[in-house]
Amino acid sequence: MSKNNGLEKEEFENNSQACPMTSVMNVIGGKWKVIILYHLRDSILRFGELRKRIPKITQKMLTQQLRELESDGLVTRTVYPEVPPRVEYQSTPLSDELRPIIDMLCDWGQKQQDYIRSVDE
Amino acid sequence: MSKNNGLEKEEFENNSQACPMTSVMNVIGGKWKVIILYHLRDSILRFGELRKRIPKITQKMLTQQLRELESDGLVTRTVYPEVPPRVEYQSTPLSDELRPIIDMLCDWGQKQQDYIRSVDE
DNA sequence: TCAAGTAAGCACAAATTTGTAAGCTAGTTC
DNA sequence: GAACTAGCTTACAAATTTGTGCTTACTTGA
Repeated sequence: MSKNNGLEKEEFENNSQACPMTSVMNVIGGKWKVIILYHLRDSILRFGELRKRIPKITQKMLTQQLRELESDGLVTRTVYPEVPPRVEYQSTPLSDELRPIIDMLCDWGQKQQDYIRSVDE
Repeated sequence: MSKNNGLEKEEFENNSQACPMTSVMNVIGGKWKVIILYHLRDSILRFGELRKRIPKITQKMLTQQLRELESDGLVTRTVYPEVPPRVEYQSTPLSDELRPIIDMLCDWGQKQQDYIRSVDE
């Protein structure tokens, strides 16, 4: 897991291994990762296509998040040695298992938005 | 939603309402919220009890996160006018719907940890 | 010769999140 | 009347995350 590369083993165990939730959030937390996974749910996408689908993400963040997802086993990255370069990203079996969860979260998000609106009115 | 209190309506819509995932992450993202919700899954807990169950959280963060969860409709906060003070937190119908999702995330977290171990070996 | 196209890298700055340490409250007990 | 209690607050500091702007590499077409 990218986040823990520099940690002592002991510290690593206190952090992630003790609590599965913490380890989950290390992997899909942050501002962009679930959104990226959401878009990769059912398509193989190139870097530029992901950028179009997530207009507000910066190039740097997209690169960075994709690399972390890759090293956590959630996406594969395929580089085609062409010019101009072509790089494709796709989900893995591990992230496929996340799919129903992401869908449920998405549905729940709608409900939550409704709640917010009812409070704001 | 606490995060958006200061935003213009327009900006709010671009952020959360456009993408349910973003709105979900606003609500359960961060280092502690799912963990708190996890512990409130099936018990009503006092502030101090939550602290014991989440040893590494600081008082400030626990207060802060609970208040945000409250204003997002995910926990209720009941103050008993006693001395010393007693405050109880419990889940709401809205966060109860999150429960199966949290359970699934938890299971998935185990798998993910196994993957990590197999890569680190 | 020069721009366009694609995926990235870097140094640095801004923003956000989290942590530390102290203080406050108002009754209750010693 | 000092100490204790549970929950909270505030000012400030540190850490982490995210964003900005500029640069690289290579080829094609104008």
